Amino acid sequence: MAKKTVGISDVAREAGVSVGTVSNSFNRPDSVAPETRARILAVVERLGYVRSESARQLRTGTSRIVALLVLDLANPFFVEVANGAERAARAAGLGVMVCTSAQSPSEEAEYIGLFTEQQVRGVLVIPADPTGHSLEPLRRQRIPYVVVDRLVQDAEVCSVSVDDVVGGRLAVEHLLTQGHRRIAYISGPPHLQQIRDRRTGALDAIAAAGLPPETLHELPTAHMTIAAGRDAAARLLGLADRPTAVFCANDLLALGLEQALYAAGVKVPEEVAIVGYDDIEFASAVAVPLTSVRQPAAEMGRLAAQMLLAEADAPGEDGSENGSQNGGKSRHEHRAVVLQPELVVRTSSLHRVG
Amino acid sequence: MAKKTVGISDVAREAGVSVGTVSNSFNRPDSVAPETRARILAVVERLGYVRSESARQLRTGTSRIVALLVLDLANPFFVEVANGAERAARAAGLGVMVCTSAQSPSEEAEYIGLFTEQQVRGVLVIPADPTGHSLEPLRRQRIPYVVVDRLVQDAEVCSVSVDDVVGGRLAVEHLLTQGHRRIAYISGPPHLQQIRDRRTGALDAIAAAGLPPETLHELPTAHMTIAAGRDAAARLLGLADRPTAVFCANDLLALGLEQALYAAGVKVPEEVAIVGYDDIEFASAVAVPLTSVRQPAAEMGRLAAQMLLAEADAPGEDGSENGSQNGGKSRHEHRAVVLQPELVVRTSSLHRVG
DNA sequence: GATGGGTATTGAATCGATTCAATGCCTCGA
DNA sequence: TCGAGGCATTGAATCGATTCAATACCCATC
Repeated sequence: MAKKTVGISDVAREAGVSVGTVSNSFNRPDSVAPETRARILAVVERLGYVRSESARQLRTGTSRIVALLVLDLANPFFVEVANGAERAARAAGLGVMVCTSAQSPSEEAEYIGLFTEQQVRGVLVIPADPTGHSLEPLRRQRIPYVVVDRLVQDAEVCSVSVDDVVGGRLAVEHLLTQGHRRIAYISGPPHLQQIRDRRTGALDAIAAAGLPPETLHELPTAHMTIAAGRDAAARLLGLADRPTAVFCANDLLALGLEQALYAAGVKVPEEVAIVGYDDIEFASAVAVPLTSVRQPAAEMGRLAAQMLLAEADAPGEDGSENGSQNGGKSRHEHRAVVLQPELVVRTSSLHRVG
Repeated sequence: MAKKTVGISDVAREAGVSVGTVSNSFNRPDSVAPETRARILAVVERLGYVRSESARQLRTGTSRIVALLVLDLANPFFVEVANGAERAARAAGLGVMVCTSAQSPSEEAEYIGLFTEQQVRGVLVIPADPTGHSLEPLRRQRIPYVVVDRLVQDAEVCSVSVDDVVGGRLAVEHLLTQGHRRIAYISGPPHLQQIRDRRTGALDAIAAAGLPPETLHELPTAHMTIAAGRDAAARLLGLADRPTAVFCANDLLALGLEQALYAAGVKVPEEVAIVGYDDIEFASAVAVPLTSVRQPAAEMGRLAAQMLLAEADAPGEDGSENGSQNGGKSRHEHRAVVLQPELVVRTSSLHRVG
């Protein structure tokens, strides 16, 4: 019976060299004579040899894939983040393993466990568990990770996020400028930091305009989905003194709202103006295109991946390393990068009142 | 200096047993005495031991992750497929590596190469390369794979797809029933089998109604995106004898079309009726909800993953295997599963003409 | 002809878990 | 008391590539 797979030793034998030389011709090509290398590559081609990553990884201790754990691929915002990250990683010759935690801390923990067993090169994570507890195994195993879409001040970890206070301010400033004086905030789960930050920004704008905080009327929702947006519309229409404008914590909510308002015969933006958040592609694809706070999602993914790779290539952080080849100066510094959002004005908010 | 990571031998020493016993307590728990096992697990906990997948994989020859290669995560349809597949794989204790080929055969080939090096358990692939050439390495390495969203008659490979002829027929039958006699087909790249199949179904319906093939007016597009849908709207409105109904090859096209028609003041469905394809979530979330041909995307992903796992667990297909423990009867049979689409009628097509 | 220096190649040790034949121990029945 | 048989455990071989100190070889120089 034939041997199952062709290994490096088969190539070596067939090419009349040692396994070391075959390995070298892959990993340090210029340390082997051109003609030898050519001969080896020919044999590789002929035998259809592919090297075993598991063996390679066992020896070198590090794999060639990075993991990306997002909350939910159903939200195009996260897809964009994933795309940015994937491109950056591919450019560095690494594969990306995209997984979804479905916002569940336990799923998150399970995946983190899988990643540590795989000894992935690093992890990009949008945390579902606010305590950060589920990331503990990564710290223990010294697997570098970068927190995405959440600000972490820790100084023990890198993070890339977008300034949500600014985003909330931009949205509400715009609505105030349009003359609105009663503004609803369809927010989402109140325990999310982002929801709170955007509210803070909204209230900042209101205070700056010399208006009372009651100007903002918050309508929390359990989920940030299209369906939740529809539900919120009903609540909005039931309000005694109906707001003339709505700031939604993401575009899915805004789309659901806009649809429900249309169905109820309420004109957007004439009767109710809407501002969304994220600026997903679909926001600009509906009949009344949505004004939205644009987050640089792809950029966030790209940056996060680059920071991760930088950390993975840099020496670790226990002091025992100095005196080695790099004079300590290139030791990795954890950074918390905060990107700036941007308001994209479209039809859904283009109507002056008052 | 402390040893980098804690390995199975550290656990063994600390627990006063041999490495074999530690390994056993993970892989065949009931072959080891309960109290021994408890002692070992306690040590594992205390030392924070995580087993090395690379070592495990090197020995056993197979990994615990399956790869999923889709064309484009920006289309929610593929996201749904991915979700179905991921859930099924997770249920079997496997991780999923989701990657996007961006419709590029060369990217596809690169990823396939990565997968073979990783010796993944199996690959689910929505092929970008119509020749199937880029999948060759999988065959050589005997890595099981299932083709998703494409019908493959090959009998050398499993596939899961949806009947596009039926889908096209359903869409156009519906429009004919509504009284339409001039129907546009905004299609997409003509070289895609799916585009052709849907056209075939559309023409079937027209023939069955005793109408001439000219009833269908095809408007091909280079891409199947929202932007392409907008462009197609302009072409549609420029037609001499403007169709009263449009069948779009996917929902992105349909959404772009609907938006552009709204902007041009053309009423949907009164002046132009629209039927989309895929029934993504956003199709039902716009002001005039979209009638669409629903594909069981999650089901397709789920089924594909299950078929893949079945194949991965079954013996290979070279005849040399018989006489072994399984009497040959459980040998894997390649199947081409074809699922049925379903028409979901919404407002965008609900208007009788003629 | 000897010496030195550079380049190309070798081969054995190593990474960490799995596997399985061999061993040890214990109990129960004859 | 002895032996059979079952259960728990051992430990050495193994997977396949990487790595590096050692070696071999060649050419230039003195």
